[in-house]
Amino acid sequence: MEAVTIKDVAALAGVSVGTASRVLSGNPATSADTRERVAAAAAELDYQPNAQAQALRSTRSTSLGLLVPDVRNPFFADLAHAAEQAALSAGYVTLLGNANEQGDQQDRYLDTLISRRVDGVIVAPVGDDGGRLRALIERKIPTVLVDRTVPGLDLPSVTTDSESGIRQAVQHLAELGHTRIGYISGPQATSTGRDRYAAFTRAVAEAGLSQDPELVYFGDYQAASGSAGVHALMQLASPPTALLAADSLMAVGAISILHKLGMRIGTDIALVAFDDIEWFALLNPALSVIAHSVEDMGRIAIDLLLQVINGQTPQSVVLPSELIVRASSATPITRTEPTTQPRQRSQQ
Amino acid sequence: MEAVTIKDVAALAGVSVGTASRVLSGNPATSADTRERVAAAAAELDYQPNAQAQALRSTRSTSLGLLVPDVRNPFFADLAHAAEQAALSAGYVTLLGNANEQGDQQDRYLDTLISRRVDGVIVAPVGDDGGRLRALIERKIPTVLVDRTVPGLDLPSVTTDSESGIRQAVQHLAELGHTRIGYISGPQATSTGRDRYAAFTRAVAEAGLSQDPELVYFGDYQAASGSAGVHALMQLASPPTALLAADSLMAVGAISILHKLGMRIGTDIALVAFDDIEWFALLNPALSVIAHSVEDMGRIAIDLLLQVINGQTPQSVVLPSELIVRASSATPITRTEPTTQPRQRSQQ
DNA sequence: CGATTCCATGGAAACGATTCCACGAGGATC
DNA sequence: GATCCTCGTGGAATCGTTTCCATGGAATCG
Repeated sequence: MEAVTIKDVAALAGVSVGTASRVLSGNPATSADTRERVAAAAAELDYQPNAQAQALRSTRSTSLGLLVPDVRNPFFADLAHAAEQAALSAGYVTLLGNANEQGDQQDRYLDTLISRRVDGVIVAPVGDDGGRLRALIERKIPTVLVDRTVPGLDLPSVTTDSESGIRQAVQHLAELGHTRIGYISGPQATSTGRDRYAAFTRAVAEAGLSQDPELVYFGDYQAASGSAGVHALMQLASPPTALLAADSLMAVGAISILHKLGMRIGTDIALVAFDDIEWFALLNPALSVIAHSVEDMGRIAIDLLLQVINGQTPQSVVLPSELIVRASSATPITRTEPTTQPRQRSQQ
Repeated sequence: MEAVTIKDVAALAGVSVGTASRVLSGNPATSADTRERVAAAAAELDYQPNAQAQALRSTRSTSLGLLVPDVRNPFFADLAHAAEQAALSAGYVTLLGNANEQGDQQDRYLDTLISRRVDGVIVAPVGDDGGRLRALIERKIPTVLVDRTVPGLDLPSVTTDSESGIRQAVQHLAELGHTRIGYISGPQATSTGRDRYAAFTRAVAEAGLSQDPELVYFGDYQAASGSAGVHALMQLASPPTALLAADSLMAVGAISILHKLGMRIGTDIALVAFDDIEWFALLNPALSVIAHSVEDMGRIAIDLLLQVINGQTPQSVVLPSELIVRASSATPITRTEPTTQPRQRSQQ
């Protein structure tokens, strides 16, 4: 509306707009006297530069895009928080977009980010085909993938090495006496879904446990599929005695239905979840998790992105994962009282 | 970089930039023939308009700012999601900012939003003094408050009527036989903190329960203060038999320390939390909550904001709250075995 | 058939900042 | 004391779009 522009500041300070601009952008070619007058005028008028005009002229918007599959997923909420804070301290604002686990919504946001000429983009990609991500690459817009990768797209990324954590979890369960571990997998259309599934099958083979394919349920990283997975696995002729869920939301779904089934987590069945969500430690029993630092992931993603923006070509980073044992998988298996199960089940 | 501009589109279509602009912005004063040629050229070049230039010229940025105290708080994550989706379907992108519960960080973001010339702002304010919110008002930038209000700022808002839910909760607990209800309050520097505290004291008085001021602990809406509150309340000579936490994070803190103290929620002590977080239903025992629709809150906030943008002056909206009873407060009080408490406590 | 209206179009100004170029004054150098 | 630099400054071009104004051809009317 009646916004105050640099012209007003210049007029009040009695200098030209060029000079005012120089002072305000810290250009040293200014005298102490004018510097002071311009600064005073800007403060007096509560001048806020028009970021759009700046961006248009200087082709730098000092803003980044961050696209996540779902903010309501605590893992991505934490990631968004971490990335946003890191970006802020580097002088960038973050435009947060929500793909809602839908490829077309992700594409729509990517186009918006292109239009807004963000200086760089961090994406936890939803689909497996790249979609409009290719438009970013064509335009040479600095882009970093986070958490997930996309086959065929050569972009720097920050991901987690699922292998180590999953191997630890399987070994841990094996040591407790479990031989049939149910695996609630992520979708095979995501890199993390594939990686973790592969890691699980390898770990199970190495530990000499049952490789029965029926013990694997393929979910979609949403809570409902965690419930469905438990439901399916528990109806097997020989159901698993331990469960491993490939992400936090599916673990939530699993917990929910286990309660309904009247199965006590930690005693009737062991449960381990991928993703270390703060809340998991508060459950009763506390949940064993495969932890990876989402804090680091966000920070490093921003770091890589800033490198790309500066014209460098950084190496991708793979973060470690590690098992944290809590009560949900602490009890050695006891085959003494399978009688409780039918009773409890009837509660449902 | 080598971005394609409307000039390129116009050249390829063999028209002037003015005409190209008219076609692309849906101006009817164009012939079917040129419309087609320009559209084809734009598609051919994968043209994405420069949003900054558009905003600069048209003084509309089709973007909104959303400022929340903390994205990691599931309540605000849900709010952000709801608002973002509603904004998106109205054709606006949302710039999400995180105040981190700090007034200065909120102010910094507000200045950024002013600079970026967003068309409107939705704020869940952090402090009690308004801070740079006043700058928004001076500039007549459409602004809507959500969840919390600020005394002395006359802005449309969407808030929750805490009164009804809290009254229901207190009556419910009274009916179970509780006479001493501990209240873990929000900070009195927030409107919700004050409102809920006032509602609690009124409800307790009406129900004829103990109004012992020692039963109220003033927290800060963070998990740690929930723990501290429980700790303090349980050390009273005559500790409460039921607890009411004024938000979800403090409830989380309370649950955490109750576990550590070896107190069984729902039997040793009743617990009710404000905010209906999905996860609370999954806890064991499931948590009784005072629910209010964060979905509606986000949607309505956008709705009000769009009205303000269109020059109207909408009425503030107050949403209802309502008690949902679950296992954490389902058991009538039993004064039979206070002996378990010392035993359990020594576990700590 | 000439005058008026209409409509699609081209050209140019404008949005608010940055940045390049030129200029003039003052100081340093010979 | 004349020349050359240096340095601070003003003016103008520029970024990519929208929008206003003028123009010219077609269509309509009397």
